[in-house]
Amino acid sequence: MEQLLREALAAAISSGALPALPPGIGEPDVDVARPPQQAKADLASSVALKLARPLRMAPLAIAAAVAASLEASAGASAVIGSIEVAHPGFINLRLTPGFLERSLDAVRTAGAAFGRVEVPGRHHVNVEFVSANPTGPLHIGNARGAFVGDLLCRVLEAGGREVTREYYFNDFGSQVMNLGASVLAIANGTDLPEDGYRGAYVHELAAELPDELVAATAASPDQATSIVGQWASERVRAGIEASLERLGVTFDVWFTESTLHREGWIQRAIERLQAGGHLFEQDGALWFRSTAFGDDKDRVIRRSNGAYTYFGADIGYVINKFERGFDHLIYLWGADHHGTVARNRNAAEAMGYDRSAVEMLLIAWVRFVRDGQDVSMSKRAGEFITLDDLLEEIGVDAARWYFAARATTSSIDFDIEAAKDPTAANPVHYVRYAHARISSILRKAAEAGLGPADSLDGTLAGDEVAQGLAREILRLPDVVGDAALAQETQGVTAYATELATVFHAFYRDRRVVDPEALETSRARLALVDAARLALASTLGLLGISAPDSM
RNA sequence: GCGCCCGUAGCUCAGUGGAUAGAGCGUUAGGUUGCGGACCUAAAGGUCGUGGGUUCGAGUCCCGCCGGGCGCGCCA
Repeated sequence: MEQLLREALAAAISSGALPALPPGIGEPDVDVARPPQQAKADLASSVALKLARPLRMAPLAIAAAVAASLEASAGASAVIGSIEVAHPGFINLRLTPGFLERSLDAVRTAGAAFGRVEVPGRHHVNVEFVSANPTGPLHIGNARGAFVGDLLCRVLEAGGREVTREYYFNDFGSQVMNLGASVLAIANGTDLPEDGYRGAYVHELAAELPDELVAATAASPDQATSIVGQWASERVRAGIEASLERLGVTFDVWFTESTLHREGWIQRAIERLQAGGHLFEQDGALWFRSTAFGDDKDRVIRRSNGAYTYFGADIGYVINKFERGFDHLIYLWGADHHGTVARNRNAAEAMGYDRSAVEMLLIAWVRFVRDGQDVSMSKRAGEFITLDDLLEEIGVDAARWYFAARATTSSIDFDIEAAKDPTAANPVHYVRYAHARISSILRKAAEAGLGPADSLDGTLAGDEVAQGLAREILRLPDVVGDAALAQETQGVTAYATELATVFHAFYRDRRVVDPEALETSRARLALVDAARLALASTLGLLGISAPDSM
């Protein structure tokens, strides 16, 4: 469609209806957007408004010239039904019923592939998220990052990207030692360390310590904390993986910090930075000159005691990821980590990478509330409520929807009572219900020996209601493309609600299965089947179930 | 003090510089002898925190201020 407009614009210029573009303007931004409802059009463009200044012409005159040229275009006639110029210079287009019919036939041929598109951008994407250290079960503070990360991956994949889901964790640091010491203390009945872990899961771990492990710690007492820590953290990690799977979130790679040390990635990063003259030593520590790239402070990579900082490991990880063939690194971090964004991107740039290929998305805070009261902490256990508890109460579909519908940069109140509402007053179930309703209709028709028509050819003309549903179905690829580019899913949930609404209205106004009109019934079954495909594709994009009955 | 994020309907939130700022919930008033009423229609509800600026056009971009959150380690 943009192509058609661009050609019409070029034709208008070459025919002399419009003056040539002044040099230095470059390709005009030929946008095709969705017009507001009152415009009663399928597509709208504001090219004329944007060209008003460079062409030094009234927007309405430009729009008229482009519209005339579009009207005369042979390629447009089968697609564009009517063209209208609206104040102050919009070009509104309406698609022909024939184009809608052909497009819907293509949708039904594509089946489950409908809604997958190819958007421009970096192709091999690594998305690192959750990355909570395995020292305790995931709690509701991890919920948003887990869902948003997975949603982002799904949207990128639907946009044609190849995505690797990666979980990074610390497997040998002080936190793991602390976990080992805590488990040991409970097992031995001694006092917990000062800042030891004291949740119920620590007691469970202590009770489950295998005999071989107890024997091993007895054989080498100075290694006891480490041995138990390793064992316990692996147990906890496996529990985290199981929790995530219950959310429908699976990872392709579980990456340990120790790998970065063992395989020399941090050393490699240091050499790279050293060669570029980006490092200096001071007070016995090794520093990265982050201020050279606009940071407000320089940053320590290796402490004076010889140990690498977290930042040191981070930059080794950057090299590792790029060496594995990714050309786009996305990190989902809690908003509290925003202070570390600049140094990481600076280091990536200093190592010779394009800083725009290293992207940190900050996930804003969630306040879980019930009747206006904060419920993040469990009163009973005195610790954060676990992710498992939350999911048990509200369900995966509702939780996914809740996070998908909100911008990640906005801190939100998660109303548990609203989210767990199982009725159609809850948008997620309203949409799921639409899918179930269509499935029911198709089922009923099949029982009566009635199947959808092979083609919708010639069935939409004159039926504004059916055309309205068709237009809504056909918006999906644009919605997916926008989502993939924006790396956000709010548009997808909004679309899902609108599609369901349009379908319900269609259902009210048009009887699908009518024994008195078999041909019409078959055509409507085909239309409704396309709607079902669009709903299933949309819900699948969100990781939400599309049931055949509820 | 400096930096980042946020402030939009009673509530929870959308809103790639474009047309009369939207959705869900809640409130109010209606609708069905039919394929799933878990549905549909309509109404009320807004100084887009605030004051300037840029622009043909600003909820959106820039600056100041107010309010809220988070950061500012040789911690992780």
